[in-house]
Amino acid sequence: MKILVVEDEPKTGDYLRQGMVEAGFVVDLARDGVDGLHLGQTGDYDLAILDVMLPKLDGWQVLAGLRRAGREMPVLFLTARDQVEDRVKGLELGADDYLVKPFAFAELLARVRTLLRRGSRSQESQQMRAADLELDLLRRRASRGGRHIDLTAKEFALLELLLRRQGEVLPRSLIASQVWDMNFDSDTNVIEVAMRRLRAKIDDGFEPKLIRTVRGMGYVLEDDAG
Amino acid sequence: MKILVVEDEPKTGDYLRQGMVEAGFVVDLARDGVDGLHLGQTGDYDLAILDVMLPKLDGWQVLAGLRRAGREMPVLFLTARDQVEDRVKGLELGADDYLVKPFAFAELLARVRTLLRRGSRSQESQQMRAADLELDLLRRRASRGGRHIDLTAKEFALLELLLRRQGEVLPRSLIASQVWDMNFDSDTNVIEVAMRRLRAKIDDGFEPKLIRTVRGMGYVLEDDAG
DNA sequence: GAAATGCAATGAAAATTCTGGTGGTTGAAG
DNA sequence: CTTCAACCACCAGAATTTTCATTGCATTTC
Repeated sequence: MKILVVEDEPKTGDYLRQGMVEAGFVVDLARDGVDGLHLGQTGDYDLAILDVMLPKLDGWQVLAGLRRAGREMPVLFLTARDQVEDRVKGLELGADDYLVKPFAFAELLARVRTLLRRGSRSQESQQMRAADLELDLLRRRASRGGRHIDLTAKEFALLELLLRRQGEVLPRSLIASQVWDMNFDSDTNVIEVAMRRLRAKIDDGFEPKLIRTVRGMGYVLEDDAG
Repeated sequence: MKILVVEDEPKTGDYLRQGMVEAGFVVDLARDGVDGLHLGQTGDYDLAILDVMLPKLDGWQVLAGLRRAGREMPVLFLTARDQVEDRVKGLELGADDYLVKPFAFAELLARVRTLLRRGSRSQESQQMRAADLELDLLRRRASRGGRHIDLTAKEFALLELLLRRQGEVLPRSLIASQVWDMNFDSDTNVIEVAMRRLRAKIDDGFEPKLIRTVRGMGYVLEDDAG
């Protein structure tokens, strides 16, 4: 798998290249928008990682140029924190995902793999829902009944897991290993507490209640049929 | 690499086996001390992971039995939180490492790899020091001038990194990637803050100051010569 | 049906980590 | 020599996550 990285900040660029190479990808690194666009038009890449702030041409312009040249590979944007609102713009322009700096490399790798797995460009699959609850994996936003809901990282991870396995009863051990990377002989009740917090945000004040406790088994997020 | 796991709690045992198998190890799983000891004496294992609390024979007894039978593979113990003080006992009996439940699987894997890499039984290499500062990687304890110092997980990770590369100036980008798994165009000062907290614990009130800031470069932990 | 038992929910506190701002220091440029 | 910008230290407060203790509920057992 061949990946194009366009990033001007030297440390970040090297870090990305090295990490991706270690993960088994072939990587080309460009230091500005012009070089990046040129490489992208010339070479045959399976995916591109673009910084938004770039010398000469910014990330959007590179993306636009690529699409004009008929390049349909998935594109992942790296945005700084204060460019948060630019996300929407990027997604509208045809980016497939974004990541806010600073980010964990493991997170980037996971996103890259997801994009490669599902082939190029199909944003729809990044939306999940149950009843009137919606989760947007790209924007990392949740809402219920149209009202926006703020979730912390753990809450989001937990809700995402519940949604992915909608209708299935998830044992605590599974939840622990997925959301906390923890092995358990219990001894702690983080899961109960986290579940409480999540319920407070997505179930309190709403009907129907989506998260159901199955005594002795675990938790389910009811699917639309339930 | 062949590993023996002795764990009675079914979920934990399965979790361990599956995880280790996915990581490329050959795994035998025993559900109680007697079976575990028998397997350990019979088979040819590169490492053993033993729960302390086991039916029939506890972890210590299994360990003792293995050593009596001349088996010198490294042994890693899993202990519950309230058995914390048993650690010392285990280490004295010839365990090579321990892990407190609940734990992150990644943590276990890292320890296992370390034990396998350095071959069997050499506890000494698990102690690090600089001047009168000591860090015990096994017991996860630090002390300076003989006085015990409590460190949080992040603080410990940070100090361990500094000690491992004693005398080297570590750039922030390296620290960020090692301790936080984060890529940085800065934008946050977590490192400075964390360094401050660590200094408060290991340098404030002591001489000489061990952590030195190298402007524009990063941080060093002075080695004994420095 | 009452008591005992075990699991889950809850609220509150504690611990840890992160954020944002302010001010000091240093080295370079004018 | 002065000014400026970058870099870093430090603090206070906020946010997040974890722990602890208690209460409630349901199921089993007598």
